[in-house]
Amino acid sequence: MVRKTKEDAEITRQRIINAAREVFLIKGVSRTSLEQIATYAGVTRGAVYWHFANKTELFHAMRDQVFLPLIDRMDDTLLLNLDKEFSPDKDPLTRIESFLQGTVQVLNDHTETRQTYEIMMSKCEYVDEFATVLQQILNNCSGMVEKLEQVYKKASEKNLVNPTHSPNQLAMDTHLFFSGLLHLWVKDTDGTRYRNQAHQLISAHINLRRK
Amino acid sequence: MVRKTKEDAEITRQRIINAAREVFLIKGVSRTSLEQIATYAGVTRGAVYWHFANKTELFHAMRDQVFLPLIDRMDDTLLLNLDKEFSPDKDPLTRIESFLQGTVQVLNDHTETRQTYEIMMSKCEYVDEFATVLQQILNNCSGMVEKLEQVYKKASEKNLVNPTHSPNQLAMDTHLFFSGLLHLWVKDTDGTRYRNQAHQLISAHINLRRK
DNA sequence: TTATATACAAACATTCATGTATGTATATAG
DNA sequence: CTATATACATACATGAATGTTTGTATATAA
Repeated sequence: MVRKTKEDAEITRQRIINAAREVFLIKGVSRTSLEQIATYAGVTRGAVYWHFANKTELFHAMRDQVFLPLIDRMDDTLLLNLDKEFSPDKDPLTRIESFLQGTVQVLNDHTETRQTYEIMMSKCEYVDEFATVLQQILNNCSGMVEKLEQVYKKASEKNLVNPTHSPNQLAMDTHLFFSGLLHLWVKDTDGTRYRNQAHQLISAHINLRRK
Repeated sequence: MVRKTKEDAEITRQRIINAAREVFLIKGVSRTSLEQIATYAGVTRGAVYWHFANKTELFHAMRDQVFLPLIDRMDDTLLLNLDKEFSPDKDPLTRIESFLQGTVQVLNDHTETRQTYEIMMSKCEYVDEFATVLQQILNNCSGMVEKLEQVYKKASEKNLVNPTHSPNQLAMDTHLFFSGLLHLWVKDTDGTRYRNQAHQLISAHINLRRK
């Protein structure tokens, strides 16, 4: 019983990706064999090698599936209609806070995103072919800082923040804060240290810069 | 030519640890074989297995060698003589800043510490036996937050910070900021994004809470 | 001085993951 | 309706890492 229809094949492909995510999370990327992934997905290694050249490509497919939408969301939430005076947001600082809270909310609600984050932050090694992923992450960070800086600039123009701190400083500080929060959030699997109070931590961080 | 003196053996042990650090950094922990480590150290796997039960124990030995001193340093820099009115520090906020700057300075100056940090943050997978390391890290974080909180409390008593923010909030925010900074600092191997401006980032972070 | 434990090197056995090659049933194009 | 490309499963060949065992020269204790 082979040679499924094109839609069947796509389903198989997706099941392999899902299986990879689950096994990566438990065993780590390196210790996970394609055999284990295939078994978990209910197929053989033949199917895996048909859809993906190797583990690295499978890893990238899994990653892109959650990170590309996430980058889009960043643009939308942070910058969309920022310049319109009648934008629905109360103020730029609230916009930043909403973005941060929303991101954490996505991690809370969306299992696949949460698992992928966890894998990328503590269950894979950034060496050889994976080293490029690190550069992509750093690039994304730069993009985020730029966007934050724009919003903080808007907040500064509206006289909402202390003018002694430059928008770039504020953006970097928020970026580093959030980067640390996400790292610890995913590691805090029992939720007692960061996950259960992420909301307040973000609020406090934003309030710290309100005038 | 075997059966060295006890001091010779200790030298061999240390060379194996150093070799492990170097190879871990390049190949990642999982992809590093004990054969590679042995070769790099100029010995055979026999020597490695004599000094360490397996790769995990070797990893822990390497880790402890830099992290145990680091924890001591944290106690000294943050809390030592905190209560003495005639302490040499200008003020508690400066003490925190010095601690953060000093930690970055250690990473800058001390190759072994920097390499170990880099390995632990992006070249190893926290699964199975390594999962316990994650818990230790989280515990260390809790310890750091407690200490920061004590110093911020002191700063609050001295009326140096805005009283609307609790010492705990400030401590958590600083902890998350610094956690993010360290993560990105080690990943920024070319130094263009974080390493070359870590000093200013820390200053700005502290200034953000000065009254 | 001798016996023993030490500090390794060298050899062995086993497991396991990878990549590729081959087989095959069937959807689909012509 | 037939030929071919598709979507896998199965089989094979290879390499590499691990843990253990054995060998051995020598520091050291008695």
